[in-house]
Amino acid sequence: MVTLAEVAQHAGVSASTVSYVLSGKRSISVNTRQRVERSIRELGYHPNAGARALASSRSNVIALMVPLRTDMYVPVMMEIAIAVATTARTHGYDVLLLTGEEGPDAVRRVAGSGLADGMILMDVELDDERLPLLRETDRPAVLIGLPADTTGLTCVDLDFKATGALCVEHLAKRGHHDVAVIGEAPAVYERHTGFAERTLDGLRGRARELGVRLLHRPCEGGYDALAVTLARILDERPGTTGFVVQNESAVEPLLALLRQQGRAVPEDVSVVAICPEQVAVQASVRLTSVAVPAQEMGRIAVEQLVAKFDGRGGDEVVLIAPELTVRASSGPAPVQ
Amino acid sequence: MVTLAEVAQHAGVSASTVSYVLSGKRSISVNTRQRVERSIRELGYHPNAGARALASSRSNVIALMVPLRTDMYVPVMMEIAIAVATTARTHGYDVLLLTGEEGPDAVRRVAGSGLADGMILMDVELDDERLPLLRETDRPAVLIGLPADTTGLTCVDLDFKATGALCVEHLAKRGHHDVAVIGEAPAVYERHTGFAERTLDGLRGRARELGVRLLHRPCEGGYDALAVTLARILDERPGTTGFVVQNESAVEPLLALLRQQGRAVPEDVSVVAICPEQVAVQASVRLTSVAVPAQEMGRIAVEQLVAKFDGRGGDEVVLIAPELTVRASSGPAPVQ
DNA sequence: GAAAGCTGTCGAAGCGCTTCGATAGCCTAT
DNA sequence: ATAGGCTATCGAAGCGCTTCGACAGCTTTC
Repeated sequence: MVTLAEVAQHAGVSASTVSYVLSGKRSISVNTRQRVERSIRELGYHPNAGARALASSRSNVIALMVPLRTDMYVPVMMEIAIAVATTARTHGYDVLLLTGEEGPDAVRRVAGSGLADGMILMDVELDDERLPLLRETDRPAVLIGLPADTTGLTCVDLDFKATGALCVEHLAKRGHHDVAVIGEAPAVYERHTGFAERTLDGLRGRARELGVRLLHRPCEGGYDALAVTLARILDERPGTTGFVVQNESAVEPLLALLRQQGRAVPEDVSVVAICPEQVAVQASVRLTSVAVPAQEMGRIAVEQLVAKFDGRGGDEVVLIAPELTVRASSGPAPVQ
Repeated sequence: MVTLAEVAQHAGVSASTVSYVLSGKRSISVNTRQRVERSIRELGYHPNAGARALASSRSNVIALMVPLRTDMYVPVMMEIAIAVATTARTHGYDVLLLTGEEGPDAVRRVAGSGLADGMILMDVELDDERLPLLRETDRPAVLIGLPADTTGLTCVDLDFKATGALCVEHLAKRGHHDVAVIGEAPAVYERHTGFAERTLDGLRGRARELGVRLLHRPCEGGYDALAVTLARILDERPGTTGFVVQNESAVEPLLALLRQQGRAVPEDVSVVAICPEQVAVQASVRLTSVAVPAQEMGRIAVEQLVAKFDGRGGDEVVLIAPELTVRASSGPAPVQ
């Protein structure tokens, strides 16, 4: 391992000078800088992360807590994680991957050990058990998701309430008066994951305003579960002509079942999905959808966090405005 | 931040004693140990990661390089990543998430800076550009995937060759003589990703042995791409009765299109998939499949790496034996 | 009863870096 | 000419931990 001291010797300067060349915290003559930079290159020097962290009490690491559950939303999570990692690198940070498994203790461990300078929490629940710990820590943090109480917290999320409203609006405008919502798995609602409930709020609120009858049914992914759910919906509301789907793994089953029952999309029924772009365009019918902007969320989360490190910007809730893209799965309601 | 010294003072012992209590590297009397442990608990002490890394030159971190491409295999990647992270924790390691974006330089950076004690590389290509760097580093590493030349490397992967053979075998046994393989996207073959080519090897080899006619077609995911691919296959080999699918995002489209064309699964055609369990059981027809054991791969990779840290075990190629589970998508070939 | 061997503890050195004065040399303003 | 202010550099302290050698107080051995 090449050390700072060796670089200094090679360049004929003191160690502190090399350090200042690296950090840019004091001015260095062009000449010296170039000599040092050359030595660094020639020796293949890389600063030791541990020593640096010890001396500066900054690790240049961001901890990312991903949910352990692989039951939901996996591609979105992955996309966020990757966006976080790449954005972090552009700001000079690395990313430590923590799984929920360790539970809230992970927050303590990371904060206490100085492993990371701050953290990003994904899949935040409305009343998340990690939040009290987070508040008592001085480490900056950013949540992806929206808890019930956001005081003193910085959060980034899609505006799911507006998303719900937008979906209903789209269908209402096309004359649909009976809309069914195929939601996330029951477990998601039971653990009070914010986004699911907020979407529902938005759906219901706008439905009321626009006089749309709304039927919400949680649904596990997969064909069998969806078949049951769909049968119940159509049994209860045979006149349903619009569907809003918020569970990626229900999208294809829904399309398949509708087809099988002779209900044409979009002629007989319209479907609006809340899902990643890719799912929407790869589905058997190109879906009218509100995209979940996974990459953007990851990027913004990192930027907010870095801003905190630099003393810029305080607590803030960033809600990304939803955008509905009309594709082939929605159209005017059929005439009765 | 509570420090070792503070714990030592609180417990009335020297700092080194506390350190030895923590590491267990020297014997400590029961009495002293308990006093120290109590102080640690009362003060809420967490060892500073940077200081520890500096003094011991071990960071207790494993670097995980995931591919940047989100074009393929995403859920599998995520599952592996999570398995790596949780397994690592049980061995006292944290996981640093690196995206391919940084390129091979990431290997240098991590090795040079002592950020991680070793690394796990995912999505290894047959002739991966990271390998030379890896070999010149002294850091232990484990690959998930199999490069062309494995000398001096430790690798973990599903035995894709055996997987291919197994799939053909299964179909041949049921009387299928014309089998089409719907492969990964062309880009996957172009970049010589090992698993795709090895699968093909296995498929072809056994097909030859068993007198099965095999037609291989790469395919992008999604309906449109699959529709084209399928049309071509059936055009070229109208008698095709067996399909092997190695592209998750082609599974549903295939089933939908077959259905649409009045070809019943498994009465008229049989489908065998190489995909995660979840995809197989959630598909519209429960798929006969060979599972990609993502979790197991992640777990084994970590265990191999930890073994290297501890000086146990050398270079080794661990190929996980494939298991084919018969479900509802395959049956005897129709009588002509 | 002295030599030898344990066990449990301490002190000090040092890991590689950052950062805070200090200072030498130079330029500008009076 | 001189005080004051810059700029570029150095030396040293110290971040919190691990680890090596030393050693005090025992027990065991012949």
